[in-house]
Amino acid sequence: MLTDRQLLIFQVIVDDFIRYAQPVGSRALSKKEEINLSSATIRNEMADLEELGFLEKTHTSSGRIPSEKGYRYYVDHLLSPHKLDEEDINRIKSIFAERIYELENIVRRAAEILSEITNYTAIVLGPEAKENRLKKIQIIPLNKKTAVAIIVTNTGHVENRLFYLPPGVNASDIEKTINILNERLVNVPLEELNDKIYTEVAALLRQHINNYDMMLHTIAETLKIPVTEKLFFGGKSNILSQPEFRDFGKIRMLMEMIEQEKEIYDIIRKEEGKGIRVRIGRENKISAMENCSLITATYSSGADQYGTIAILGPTRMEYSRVISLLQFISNDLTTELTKLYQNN
Amino acid sequence: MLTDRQLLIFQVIVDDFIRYAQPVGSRALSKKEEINLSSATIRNEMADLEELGFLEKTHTSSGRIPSEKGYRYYVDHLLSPHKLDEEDINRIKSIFAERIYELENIVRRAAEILSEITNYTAIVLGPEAKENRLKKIQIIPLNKKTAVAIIVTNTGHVENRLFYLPPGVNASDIEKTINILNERLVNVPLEELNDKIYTEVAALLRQHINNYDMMLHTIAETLKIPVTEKLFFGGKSNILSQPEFRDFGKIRMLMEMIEQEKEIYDIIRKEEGKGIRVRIGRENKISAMENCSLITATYSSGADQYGTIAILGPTRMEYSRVISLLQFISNDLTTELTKLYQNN
DNA sequence: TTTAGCACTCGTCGCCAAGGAGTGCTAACA
DNA sequence: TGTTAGCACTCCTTGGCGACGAGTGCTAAA
Repeated sequence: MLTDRQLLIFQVIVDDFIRYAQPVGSRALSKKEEINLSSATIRNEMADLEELGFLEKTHTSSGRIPSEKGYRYYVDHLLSPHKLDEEDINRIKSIFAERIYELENIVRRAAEILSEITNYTAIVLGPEAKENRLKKIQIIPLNKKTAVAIIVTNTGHVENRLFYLPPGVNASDIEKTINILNERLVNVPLEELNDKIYTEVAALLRQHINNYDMMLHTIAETLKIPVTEKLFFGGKSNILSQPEFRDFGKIRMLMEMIEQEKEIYDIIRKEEGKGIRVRIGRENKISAMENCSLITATYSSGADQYGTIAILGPTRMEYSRVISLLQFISNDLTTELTKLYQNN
Repeated sequence: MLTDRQLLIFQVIVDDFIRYAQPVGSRALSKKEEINLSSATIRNEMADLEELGFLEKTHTSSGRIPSEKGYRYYVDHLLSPHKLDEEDINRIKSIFAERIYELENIVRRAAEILSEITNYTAIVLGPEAKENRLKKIQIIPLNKKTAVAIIVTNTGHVENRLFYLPPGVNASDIEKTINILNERLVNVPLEELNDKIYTEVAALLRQHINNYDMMLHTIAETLKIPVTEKLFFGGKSNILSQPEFRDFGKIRMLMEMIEQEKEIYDIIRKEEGKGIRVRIGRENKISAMENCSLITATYSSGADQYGTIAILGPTRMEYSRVISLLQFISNDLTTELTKLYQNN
């Protein structure tokens, strides 16, 4: 559909604009080594490319900038694989070199480092928790009135809740309760815990402890663990350094959206399929993200658990570099997390 | 030192500027009900107030704005107690009405609500953790290689760490280790844990388990809990709505400082003494905070544990209202947390 | 001591002209 | 027939200029 020459010109325009954030004019293009055409010829080609919807003008006599459709085409057809920097690779490797073993901390560190080397905002969603199974439950009384319930999953994730003990419950009651819970609930997926408490545990509890219904209810409430996974951010203020966001309205909307977390969570969570995905500008369906692109990649921590790592930047983003980085880091995450959590 | 009339004029200027963020001129002042003077008289007084360092001009022929010294005087001498809004009180009360019992969540909610009702940025520092004592320690093996260590403090705070099991350690070793640790370490302050492991636990461990030195070392490493308390923020992007920060340089510096957390942590942690404290502009000694004031209040969760709750806003802040709000919320926090953690 | 009056300063706004970057079109060229 | 030189035109940016308004400082009179 596009001639080779159009392709060349288009690619050079996009690359140049991504780099300098300035509309690209025909004269400047004609001076580039790769292009041996007069500015007039280039102007003709640019007019065609604009008619096809790949380029735009900011005003009648300005140079051209890529349209959203243009970026889409660029990402789908023109991306040359990016050779990663030695230094970037080392920084990513360093995430796993520090002796951090908690998933949460690894993931947090990944977001930090990724935002530092890209100068965009990094977002990481922890692996889906719902397939996690109960490994162990503990109840530790703090004083006569309160106790902490601790839940450990097969992946080493720990949740804890403080709750008020029902009146009349004594130490032996608690011990019995813990035993019953562990006996009946170990290996049950977290999201089924609540149901199982009423179906499997209730009867047993009734036989063995005083004030069983209060205890039952309290425990059931306590174990209602929200399954929303956590988002980790790195470089939230990096957007401020992008020239296209020298506009208080835009910045404010973006910052508020990021702080809210909800919309971003929805976008990233609803992601289907594995691998890299690029969403450009309005493809995100969020008005605050009109001038933003979001690139997501999935990683796995073994055993069917997938998380997402993403970069949020301006539509004028270094797609090639960011995609390579995400590919690299998600591979590494997958390898390291699988190593950490494998069941042997 | 100041005449009553100067005081009156000064107060009206500060109040007006806090409200409208515009330099206040003599003509506007002469029209206020409280002031029955001609603009010329007011001009003379204002010139005096400027000479005394309480007021400033933005340019030769502008109205006056309060100087940092002016705000300081205003805060120290002219603050009238602010009657809190019914609605604000209800919103604060609502923090404790939701059935949340974890300190962390209460504190996070407090920061959120406070930022919403003030439209400034709220910062809460959790109560100092170092005086916490060990209540219970648990080690839960996940698979042959990894295990989770869980530490519960007397306040119900839970810390957990994932670690690699030393080779050759079996289930019975772990059980023995847990027993020894709990026997020897319960009620030891967290910060002494590491020492005590080597002094009290080492010998016992040696007698009872294989590969004791690796285990010892691993456990000691694992229990090195960082004592830096967490900061919680609410309304980080509220600064963007303040007219004095319509400046990308300033916003960027502030946002980065907030994201870093380090500087804010230092300021707030180093706080001596209880009660409300107001730091105006450069009193904060941080260049990014030149145009900001920070108001801090302490709260207690009983038993000598103090936390801090703070508001970060422009120097042109509603001091009176914010101080009243902080007073109120810190009282409430203290009451509720003490109730939750009292040892009976 | 207070106030009216006046000259002066400074920021803002709108206007205009000059300069520059870039375009579209036409006509000539290879 | 594709390419290019040339030219008129558009639009943004910048700087200068004048009018206007808000506000000040100072002086002199009440």
